[in-house]
Amino acid sequence: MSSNYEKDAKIFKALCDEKRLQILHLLKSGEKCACVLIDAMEIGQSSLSYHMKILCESGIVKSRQDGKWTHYRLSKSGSELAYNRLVDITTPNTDAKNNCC
Amino acid sequence: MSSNYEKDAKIFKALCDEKRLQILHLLKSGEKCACVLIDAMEIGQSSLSYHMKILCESGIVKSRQDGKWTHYRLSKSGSELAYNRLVDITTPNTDAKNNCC
DNA sequence: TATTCATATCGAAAAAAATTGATATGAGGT
DNA sequence: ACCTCATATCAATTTTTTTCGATATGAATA
Repeated sequence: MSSNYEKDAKIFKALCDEKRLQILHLLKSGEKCACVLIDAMEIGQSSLSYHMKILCESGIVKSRQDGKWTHYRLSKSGSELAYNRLVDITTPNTDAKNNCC
Repeated sequence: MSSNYEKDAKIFKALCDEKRLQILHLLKSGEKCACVLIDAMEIGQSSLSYHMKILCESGIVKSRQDGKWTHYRLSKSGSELAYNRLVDITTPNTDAKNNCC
């Protein structure tokens, strides 16, 4: 169930950078294409593309191709997975509370 | 309500590193002192201290001083704040879905 | 109060992430 | 087929994070 640290790290990496949080905030109001995000963010095109890749790999954002445009949106299932992982990671075990020293 | 990106980034920074996820996993079974974590982790003492600082600053972990030992444990309130922030960050607005292009 | 032990902090080095400018890819329009 | 536009990818650089060894701090014990 737990202990795939690499995959979990990937999920939360999406959320530990201010620029990516800002992008997520923009996506709250609905799907946006890359060009709109670039304008809103004051960020280079390749830099945005880099951040979008990290966001998509986390599962929290999904992309959709429409001709030459790429549209990005929040993913409900990805967000729910993130939430479930967060709860799992931070919930103490019910059983033995082994202490030390 | 939202848009304190710096604070949010700090919360999720705790969760985007494999070593810190491993530490959190160890804390699931109950409070542990630094010495125990160092042994369990195969990590240098100063390196553990560095990670514990990040974990504590996120609010997800709390520390307790007991003589010369420092004990660390999962914080329920810190974890709940993280859940709330995650939900807020990843929930679309109910209102206008402004699109583009 | 001198010594020892646990942990924090510091400065330097190493490693990883982010930014930049250039180029590549691939879809549409001419 | 060619050109343009939107985005992805690449290589180099800059910035940030992490690690390491050394030293500092502060509590307990002799």
